Amino acid sequence: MALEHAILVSLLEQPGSGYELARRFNRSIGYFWTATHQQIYRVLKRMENDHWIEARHVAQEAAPGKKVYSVAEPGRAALSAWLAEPVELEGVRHDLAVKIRGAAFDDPAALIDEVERHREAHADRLARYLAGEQRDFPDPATLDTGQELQHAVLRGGIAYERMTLGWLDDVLATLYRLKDGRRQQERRGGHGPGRT
Amino acid sequence: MALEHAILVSLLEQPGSGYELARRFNRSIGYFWTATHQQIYRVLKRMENDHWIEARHVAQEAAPGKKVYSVAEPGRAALSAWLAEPVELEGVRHDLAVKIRGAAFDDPAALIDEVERHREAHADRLARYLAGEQRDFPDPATLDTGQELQHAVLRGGIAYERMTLGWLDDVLATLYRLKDGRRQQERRGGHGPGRT
DNA sequence: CTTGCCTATGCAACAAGTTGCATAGCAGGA
DNA sequence: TCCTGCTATGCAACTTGTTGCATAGGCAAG
Repeated sequence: MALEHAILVSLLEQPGSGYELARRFNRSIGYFWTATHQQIYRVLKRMENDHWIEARHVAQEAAPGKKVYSVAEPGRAALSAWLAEPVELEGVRHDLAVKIRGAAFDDPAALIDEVERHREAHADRLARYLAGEQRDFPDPATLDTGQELQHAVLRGGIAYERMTLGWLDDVLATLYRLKDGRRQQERRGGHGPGRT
Repeated sequence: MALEHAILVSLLEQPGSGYELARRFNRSIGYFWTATHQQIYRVLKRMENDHWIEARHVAQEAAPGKKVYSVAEPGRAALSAWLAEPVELEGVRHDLAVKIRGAAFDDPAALIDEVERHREAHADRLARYLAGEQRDFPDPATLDTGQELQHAVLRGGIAYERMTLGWLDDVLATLYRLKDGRRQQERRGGHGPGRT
């Protein structure tokens, strides 16, 4: 699995507690990886046991104390080893695509709201990514290696959201077309696929 | 989970055995969903228990007999119910993106081969999708509802692969740029980020 | 004729991911 | 004052997904 590697990278970029990591996994790292706090705490425990990371307790005013983790040498070595070995292409999983094909056996027009909802959510994500790009990489000429690579990954997220938006528009156009087509069929006495 | 729904859709499009489903999940359904035969057999068993699907035994020459499943009424109802409720946006998971950010703490140039490998694999997929489009949807004007929707999903796969190819080229350009930059730095007596 | 591959199904063990809950202090609004 | 929400960590139970193996007949190549 690669969650441990994602955590290593995140901790190398910036040491932090489990809670902080969980928030990052809803932000910048979340562009390409998601994880709940449960997963993170569990994996952190295992990684600490294996001496990949080390914890330092930090007291805080007005908040409970936290364990700030940083990467230890064995963790760095593990990351290097993983970087050197090939990873598999990941399979796609898209519930919405299942629904779209499934709509052929129900009412395609009923899917329009759902697709619009996804469209809005992806538009929001795109806006957040673009804002993040403006904020973090205002001048692409002055970046160090780490920032260059982070920017390249962010560009991937942006490209993904743009592509998805375009596709969802395409899907919406198809659904509207089918809806109109069916209405006209009904006027002529035909009937749609319906649900049995 | 949606594997059961993906199976329902696939069986509605065409009844089949677990083995056949497993193959479809490496082909057309595999555009947006993956599953191993183990998962499929296990879920089929549960679905049959819940009367979502029904099995018919089919003997074969020159091959073992098989159980061909079709969707029963409760399965159809379950699919309708699922289609009517909203699904969550799925989180992205991209090992390669983790590696790219991780490369900042190792040698970015060492990632070039790996990225090229992924590029080739995605180019292959794109070619397969395009060939499938030519084969299955040669005349977009004469499609029925089911085919229209299948085509829309396939267009999504095509868009995804094109986008990914473009991004991987972008990443490669970045990696080459960093490699050259570092070499020049070394000539001037500097050094790269290296590993410690 | 043996080795490997394809069809076809399945068990068992394990790894990974999700959901619900618990604790606990502090801050801010109703 | 009480309720909600944020920081912070974690257990327990459950569902999903993966890996390795087993069976078993036929077919084709070496």
